[in-house]
Amino acid sequence: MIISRLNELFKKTYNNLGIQIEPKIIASNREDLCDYQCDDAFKLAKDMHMSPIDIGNKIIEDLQKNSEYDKIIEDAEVYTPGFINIKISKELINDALNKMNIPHFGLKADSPKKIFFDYGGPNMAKPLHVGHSRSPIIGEAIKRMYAYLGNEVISDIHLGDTGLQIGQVLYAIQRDNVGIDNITLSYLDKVYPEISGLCKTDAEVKAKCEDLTFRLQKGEEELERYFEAISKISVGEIKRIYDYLDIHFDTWEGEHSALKYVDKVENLLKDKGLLKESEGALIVDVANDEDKKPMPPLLFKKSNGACIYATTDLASIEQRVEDFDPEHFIYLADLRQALHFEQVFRTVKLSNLTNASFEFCGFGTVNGPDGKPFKTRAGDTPKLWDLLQEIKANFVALKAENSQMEQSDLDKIVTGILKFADLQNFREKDYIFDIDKFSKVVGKTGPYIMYTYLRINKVIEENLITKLDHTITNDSDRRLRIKILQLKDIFDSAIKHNAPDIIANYLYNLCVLSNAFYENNRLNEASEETKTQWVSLLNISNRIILDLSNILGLQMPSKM
RNA sequence: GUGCUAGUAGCUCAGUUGGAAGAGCAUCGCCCUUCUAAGGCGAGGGUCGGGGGUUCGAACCCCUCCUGGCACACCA
Repeated sequence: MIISRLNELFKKTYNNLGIQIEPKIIASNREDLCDYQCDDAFKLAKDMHMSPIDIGNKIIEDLQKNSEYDKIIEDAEVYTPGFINIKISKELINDALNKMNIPHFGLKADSPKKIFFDYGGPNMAKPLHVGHSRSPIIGEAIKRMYAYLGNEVISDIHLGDTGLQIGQVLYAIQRDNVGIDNITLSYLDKVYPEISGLCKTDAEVKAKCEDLTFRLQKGEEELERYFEAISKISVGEIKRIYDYLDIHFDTWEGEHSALKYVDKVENLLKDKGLLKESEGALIVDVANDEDKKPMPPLLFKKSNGACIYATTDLASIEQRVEDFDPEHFIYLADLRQALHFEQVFRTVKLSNLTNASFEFCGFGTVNGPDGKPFKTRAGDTPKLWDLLQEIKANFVALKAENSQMEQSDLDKIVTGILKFADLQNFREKDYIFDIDKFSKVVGKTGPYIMYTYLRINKVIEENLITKLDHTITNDSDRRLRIKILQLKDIFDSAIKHNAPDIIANYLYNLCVLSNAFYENNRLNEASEETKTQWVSLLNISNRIILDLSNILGLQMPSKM
């Protein structure tokens, strides 16, 4: 809004001066010098045969002739070698802030959609390890971003419950002759890595596991009963941890529940003439003439007729279309699966399974401090639950008061530490897992955000929003106001890139400025009139902090 | 081999449509008789992997080389 006002003003000047280009005003990258900047003088230098500094001065000179100038701009200067630095007027700042005093600060999707999210994707019968935190944390944040704008969002966990790991567990159960009522979580935890390791060395065992997987897919009754039992235990554990993390799904479907849609999809592909046989397997050729890179075919069914990844993903789409008919799909998965999803999306398009649009949101892999897949000292992957317990123990040990905290507050802080540590990084980056990183509570961390919110919340009266007048007290005051005004641009950018890290970093910066304001402007020493203004301002910023925290999945503790 | 991706402060990383090199941690100062010091203020620390090119201007775009990571049909 500010930028469009400035653009308008500059456009008139450009017309006056015969400058052809559209003015480009951007948020300042030198916030110590100005609020907004314009770098057009550089582009114009060649055509106008003038130095950028002279052009800048000429632009400013003409701007000042405009009757609107004083209403919009407090000060504009040319800096070497030709940046036009703009400080906007107090009136413009405060009017814009007053206009933000509406629900969700006026953030709203132009045309709200029904969007389906697929994230989480934990494998059944395998314990959740630390790498499994990324998909639900990032996915939940992106979902909440879209929901905040008024889109209808639906999320599915998409359990990995039909792959070889189930066959492996079934194999162990048969081998050990475990009764259906005697299956326990600790048994599953113990047996999965054992058989998984065995499959790598023993081809016979692997073949048996594959056979069990296939028979389960075909719906063999006894295996189905065991599957239900394993599922109940395993999903219960996953649910417990995701609940703890405040991550929620509308549906708890998985590959297994999509199996009944496989035939329908297969027939559709057949009818459209897309299914081909190759080396005994069924494939879909998804390459097209415009491809600049090789595009291997999608493997729909294995040569033994078994379903694989692509089969169940396509079947799931059919299931979701029938159940919800979304307009858009967003998939969260490890970047290594990018090619797979490209193939699936292309198959959907070719077969016209739905007209909905599809988006793949990849994230980087979790590695150890050495940059390689990490291990604990015992040699196995650290479990997610153990990590959470460790974070909690570290936090409690930090201060004597922490052991007096209510459990619910403690849990909010613990999950907040983990979430903010993850979300502040660009999701596509590989991720260095370092336990020290998840023990930090100072600096750019979840607790800092919470501390800031609670600290400021204590000095402001809830819901007191007086219309801001046209005063700005000092630099820390001004910087805070300008930062608040950037909310919409930041949110747009975060949505455009499906990037919660943009929100996380903005939230952090807003907190930094809130703390600076707090330290520089003492409410208890201010006049009543000034205090009302400051409290109103802090009410806006703290409500933004609260909402953005919520979007990222951070829950505010009652006190710290 | 084909393709994708990364290399920025001692460490972990921002830098999202080419514009003034950033943050946190760590190190070193200063600030609690003052609304929460899990805080604030300040300092040091950089040939943005190397080399070319395009541009008034390149961490960003193009070329090339070096070093990692990943994906390339019967795992998910």
